[in-house]
Amino acid sequence: MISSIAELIADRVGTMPASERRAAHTLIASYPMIGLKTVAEFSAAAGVSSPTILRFVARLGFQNYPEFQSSLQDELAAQLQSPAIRTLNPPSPGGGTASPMLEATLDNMRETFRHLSDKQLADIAARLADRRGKTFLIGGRFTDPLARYMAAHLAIIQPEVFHLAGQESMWRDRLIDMGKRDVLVIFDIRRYQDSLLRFAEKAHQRGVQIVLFTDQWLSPIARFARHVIAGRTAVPSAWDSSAALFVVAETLIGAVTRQLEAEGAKRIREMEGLR
Amino acid sequence: MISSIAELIADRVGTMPASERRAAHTLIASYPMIGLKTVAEFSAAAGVSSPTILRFVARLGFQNYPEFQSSLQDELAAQLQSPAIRTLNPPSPGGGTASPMLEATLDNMRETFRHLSDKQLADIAARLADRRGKTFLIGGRFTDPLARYMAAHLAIIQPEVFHLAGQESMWRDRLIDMGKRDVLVIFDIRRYQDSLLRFAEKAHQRGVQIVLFTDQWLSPIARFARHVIAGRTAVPSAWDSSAALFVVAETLIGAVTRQLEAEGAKRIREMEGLR
DNA sequence: GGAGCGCTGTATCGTATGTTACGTATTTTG
DNA sequence: CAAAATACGTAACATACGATACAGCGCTCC
Repeated sequence: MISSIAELIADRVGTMPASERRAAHTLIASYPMIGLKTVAEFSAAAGVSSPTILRFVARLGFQNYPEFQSSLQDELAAQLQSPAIRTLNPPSPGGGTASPMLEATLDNMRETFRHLSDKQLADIAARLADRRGKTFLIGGRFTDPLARYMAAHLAIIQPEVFHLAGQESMWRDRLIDMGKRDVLVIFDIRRYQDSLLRFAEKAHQRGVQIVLFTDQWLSPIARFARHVIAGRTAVPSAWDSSAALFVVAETLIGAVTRQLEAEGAKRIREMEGLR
Repeated sequence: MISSIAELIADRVGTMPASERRAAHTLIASYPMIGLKTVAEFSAAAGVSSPTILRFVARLGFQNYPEFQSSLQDELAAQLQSPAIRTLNPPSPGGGTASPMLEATLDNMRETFRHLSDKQLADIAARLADRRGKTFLIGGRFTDPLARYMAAHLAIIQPEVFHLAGQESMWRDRLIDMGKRDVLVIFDIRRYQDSLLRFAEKAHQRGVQIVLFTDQWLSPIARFARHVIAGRTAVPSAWDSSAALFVVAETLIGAVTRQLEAEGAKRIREMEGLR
């Protein structure tokens, strides 16, 4: 079974004429980067002419050069999706329960944070900590608990934090209270919910700043969002995993708390007193 | 110090107009693959026009699109060369907000699962999948969202799943419906809530099987529980982290789903039909 | 409420890129 | 050793791609 272009080449390099073999070796040597560049660069690197490169990819079974490049890209993408963390983190030599589910979840988190800069998190935290506006949170069918979780914490360290619950008509009416100083945190992963999209659009029209937690395929709400957090959700299960988004949420909660240290601590003490 | 294009984007995304920000988000979401494709494909994926993409890369400081692509390729190449240096997000020497938090969370998960045997998980999953009894879920102040999350999933693959919400008196009255065939899933971490303890005790007296999600110091409910899942919760933050428990919950959801495969799938199909 | 500015998409343009035709060189085979 | 077939590069070609000019629109700021 041949699954990668590299294998394909190894399989057929024997039947190739000299120049094409040079092309093959050049490609393998810095696989697959050279293949992503132009025919001219590829040919120069291999020390052959451009037509030779084209004949080379034709022999591999591709109709044209762009098709060949697309294949390489797809391969790369697949490789990047499921990072070779397993090779890095050996499968816990010891008692390694290492359920595939856990491994996938840990990978998802690493991947999610890899695409997430400190700067971005800091920006969002600053926005959430901004006391001039209100904060609203809402989520979809499975993600609403995440919104609740975040709301439960934020509401303690600052006033004017509202989780939008209940029927659609309920929170739709809350739009009236939202303005451009306010922030709306939305959780929306596949299958994206129309009701949330409609709500986001209306909020966006009112100038509300939207912070979107979504999956790597991006909810359509992304187009209205000021900040987008794309978490990895794929796990070996019938369901998608929201764990990565959960951790991002916790991270943000922590960051906001730190920013509001002074006021927040005072608030918390007051609250304790009220018990 | 900015060393990757992803960071560069994160740094400047705040100063970008809406459409360019969409481009940025689209690129980050499937970083960096889209950037290696043509301007037309990129623009289509982002839902903006080609000039916007070009303005976007120009704003990042590139003279033209090919130069931008070359940079992405170089980055990719470096990354592929030494997979160990996959730390695209350097440990942010200064105000490292994300990393310590993430590291601690990942550690927590590993530790949590290390103390959790497959057998134990399987037992709990079997109990939850047992169709002869009802399933009730409840949580504390911060953990109730976890109960909701779990309930949202379980309720889809089997009937008789109830999340206990609202005021204490509300769910206390539900005790009347609970018997020895039923399961009560409780989430309770520090600071443990008296109301939950009282509720757990009464349920226990009625012969209800209790599955407890708690922290490593064990909620007092543990003495009434049939199964105890002790998750690590410590993170460098003002709050405890429920992420490890969340992942255990997801794992259990997956396990139960697998056990109910046949019936569950049928139920899900029926539900889809009802939409 | 009006003027100005900035953002965004449409349409057009020039060119770099992949492609092909053809002639020369090299190898293979009878 | 001759003749044919294959391999390879040069050069011309067409197209798809990135780049640019411009106009419409919405927004902000007087």
